[in-house]
Amino acid sequence: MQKPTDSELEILQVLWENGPSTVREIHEKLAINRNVVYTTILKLMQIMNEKGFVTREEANKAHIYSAAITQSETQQQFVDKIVDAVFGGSVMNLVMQALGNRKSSKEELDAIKEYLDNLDNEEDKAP
Amino acid sequence: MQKPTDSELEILQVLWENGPSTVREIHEKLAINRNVVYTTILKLMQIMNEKGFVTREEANKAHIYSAAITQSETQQQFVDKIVDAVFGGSVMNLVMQALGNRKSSKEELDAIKEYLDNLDNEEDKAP
DNA sequence: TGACATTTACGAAAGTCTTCGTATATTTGC
DNA sequence: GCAAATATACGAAGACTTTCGTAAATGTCA
Repeated sequence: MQKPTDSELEILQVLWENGPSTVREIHEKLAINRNVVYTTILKLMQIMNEKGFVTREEANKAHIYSAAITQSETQQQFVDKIVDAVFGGSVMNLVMQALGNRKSSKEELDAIKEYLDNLDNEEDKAP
Repeated sequence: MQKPTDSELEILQVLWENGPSTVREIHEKLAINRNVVYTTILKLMQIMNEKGFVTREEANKAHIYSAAITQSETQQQFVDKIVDAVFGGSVMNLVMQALGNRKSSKEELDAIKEYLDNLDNEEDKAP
């Protein structure tokens, strides 16, 4: 399966967060942070539709677009890619780099520890 | 700072692993896994030189290229990017996704836990 | 030294991505 | 019903990446 491009990810983020949206709604969100014209977003979303990243409901005046790929599977796709491309295939290296050079709060670190403990338990149950 | 492209990363991986190398050496490594012609690698490395990703020693018959950016800083660059692009800015989400949907050995998980404990300690020392 | 091998330099094609302008269609409000 | 506003469709330019072929320079060795 193809990976979304950077611009496509911008759009998917809005769809994942806000649910099905029109081009106008997406454009309004994105135009807050950067200069971009309405038809640019429209064109991108048409292309995303062709690629299968979004579906659209054409009944209304303005088409309503929905994400056709989940955030989780997309995240995994990108994790897999950078693990191979820059971490020599090691997930652990990725995790450590991510935790090391960025500030994580104590709460976050605790949540990760708890998560790791749960992973251990499940491993014990299903060996 | 610009990010290396996918092909550039392939080359950097070899330089990081093997140290300074000639175009021929890099090409031999990469040609094992995929069909690619010598001059393609040469061209890429010339471009990488212009971009500042590698330096080269021209004294010898064949130029000797060295990585000019470290693996660690490149890793961080890519981590930062995908955290923003697909994890809504949350490092924790990245870590959990990375650990969750991939099989990590018990040893790896323990290493991460130990790493987390060390992070805690350092936080205590420098509040 | 002269032929052969190796290396570098360079140009250009093909593909992708992003961007926008213009044209066409549709809806809305008076 | 018609003008104005709003949408969609579409083409094309410009940038970037990857790829390779060809030419020129350099080194090797018999």
